[in-house]
Amino acid sequence: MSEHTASSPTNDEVDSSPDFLSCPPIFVLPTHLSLESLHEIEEDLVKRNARLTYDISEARLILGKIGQEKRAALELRSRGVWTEPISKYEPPTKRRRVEAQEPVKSARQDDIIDLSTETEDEEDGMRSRHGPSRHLNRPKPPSASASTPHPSIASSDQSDVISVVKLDWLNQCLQAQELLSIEPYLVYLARQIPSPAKPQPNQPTKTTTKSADILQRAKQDAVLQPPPPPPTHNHHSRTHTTHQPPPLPQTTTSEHDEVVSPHSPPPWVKNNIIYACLRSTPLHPPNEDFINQLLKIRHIRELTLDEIGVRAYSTSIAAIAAYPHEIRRSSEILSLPGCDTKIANLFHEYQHSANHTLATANELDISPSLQTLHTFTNIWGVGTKTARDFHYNHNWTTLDDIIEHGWPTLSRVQQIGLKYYDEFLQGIPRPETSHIAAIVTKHANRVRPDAGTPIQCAIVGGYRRGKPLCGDVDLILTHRDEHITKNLVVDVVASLESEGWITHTLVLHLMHSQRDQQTLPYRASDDSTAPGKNFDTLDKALVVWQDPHFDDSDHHHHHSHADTDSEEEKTRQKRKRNPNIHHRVDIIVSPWRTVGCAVLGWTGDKTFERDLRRYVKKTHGWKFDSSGVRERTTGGQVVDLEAGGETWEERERLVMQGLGLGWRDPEERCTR
DNA sequence: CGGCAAATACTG
DNA sequence: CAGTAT
DNA sequence: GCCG
Repeated sequence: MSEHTASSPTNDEVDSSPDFLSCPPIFVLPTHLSLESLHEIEEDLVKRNARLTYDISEARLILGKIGQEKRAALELRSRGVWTEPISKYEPPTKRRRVEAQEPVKSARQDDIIDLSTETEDEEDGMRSRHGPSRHLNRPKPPSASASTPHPSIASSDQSDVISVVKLDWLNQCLQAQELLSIEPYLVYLARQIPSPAKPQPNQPTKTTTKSADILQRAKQDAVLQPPPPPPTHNHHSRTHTTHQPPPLPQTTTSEHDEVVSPHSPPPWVKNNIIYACLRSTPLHPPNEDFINQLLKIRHIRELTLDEIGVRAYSTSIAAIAAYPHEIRRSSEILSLPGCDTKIANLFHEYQHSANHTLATANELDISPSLQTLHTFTNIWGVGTKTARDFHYNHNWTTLDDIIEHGWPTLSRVQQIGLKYYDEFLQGIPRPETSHIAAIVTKHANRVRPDAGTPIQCAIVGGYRRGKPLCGDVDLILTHRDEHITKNLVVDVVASLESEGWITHTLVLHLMHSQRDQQTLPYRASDDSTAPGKNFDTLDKALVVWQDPHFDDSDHHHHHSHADTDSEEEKTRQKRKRNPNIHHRVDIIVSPWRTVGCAVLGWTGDKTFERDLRRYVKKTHGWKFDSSGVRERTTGGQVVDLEAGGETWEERERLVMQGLGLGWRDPEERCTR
């Protein structure tokens, strides 16, 4: 925007011409502004001591590139601020009185049995390196210094009167190097009113409704609350002391609420970044304990077929997992994208409960039905529907029930899943994962002896995200020459099978030329040499893995007639059962052309992938998946973002950058 | 109040 | 076709 | 359950 560095450049005090300190809290509407110019404006304001806020409900002066009153009201309402227009000459009303909310916290101290069959994840593995460090210096929260309202503006620095002013006012002020009256630029003069839809503070009976209401109001203070009131007492009684519908729950038990200074929100909070793929999400975030509670609730939603609930909780969880501070107040939750009063209330409950648990989450541990469903869905090949069928239609409650009464009706993979039930649930340590990868790679190259350069293997999935234990092993095999990757899965699996590494193949995906959105005249001329644009085979094999070697040292066994020792050896191995754990391994083969997409698509986490797709759709109108990026329109033209990348890592980076995400380390994609 | 990622392969 | 898995 |  317009810069006028008129005054002589004396260090910092360069162009801090007009001083906005006397202005009420200012919010800049992002509408019709590029992120850059928005930031620029904010910088300008901060430089000049403006009390810039990122919480619109806290603002009394709102700048925006809009000109109509109606539009202004809409902008406010869409941000949760309800208003009614007031005449410019109507004297400002005093702020509403707010019912004193005494905290009837829901003290439920029912300690629950912790049957945490939950999650087989996490444990040590320190490496968290989140960090909002990136992004330049953001404007600090409004200075707490006392303010001397400028005559022409002061009137709106209080209570619930809000002025929406054209952005041009700022430009003119800068140009004139003095504060101008907002009058000529006033678009909308309004009074904040309570949100009609929200539960009105009527019956303080229910603790839930109460806390919901508390939080509702707290939301307004969520992002920035001017730090501890300045020592300098402001004689301007109604100036900025209570810039809000009064204090939130300063309630009894919430000593922490007011005492501790607020965290400065990370940039993604300030900028309301709703896509998990644009944030750094470490494996062990500061609020992991709370997240674990939410994960349980989400799991309950899964078991009860509430897909939307699962979505919602996933979104909230991802946001909290990206939050770099230990949350101290439930109001902080409200500032996070994807989180609202529901989650904030849950945090409140979590925080004030004796054992830091949630009643809802505990249901997973105490409800027999949920326990059963949980057990059943852990069978590979059994999903939520089937689990419920087993439980509610067949009245089975244990795995033995299934085996005893339903074995013949199970699909092959379900039988396998049952057979190795416990082993599949055993987490796979990283060294073992890399060992498996090495073996697979060895076999891959063994079956392609003439590949000039070696076939490469990328370990993706949870391993790549840094998990110390993984539920399965995800491997992507690739080679620059598509002749080499053709039919590779089959050959690799066969080779591994013959050596005893693979005991079962659960499913083979031979993604034939799944191409044909348009007339595909020529039958994907098998030739395969057709490097054209034929989206070919992104093949994969889902297999059961077991190390065939084991110590059979049954040393004091009768050494019968020592004929052929080798023979004997084999016999012995045969006779004793292989005690090695069976693991799930996914072997994926990706053509070099799209290996960046494959790696990006298979590294996860789930919410990361989901939001990645949403983001790509929204911003580019493209369709992303692990086999490529395509135009959504125009019959799905291929968008090659990774051309030129010389390694799969580099190609992944190119894809991410081409999609408009920056780079994000795999360890920062742990959205849960 | 509608939408929420997405497409495909395999099984019974 | 419904269900599961990636 | 949250967002636009």
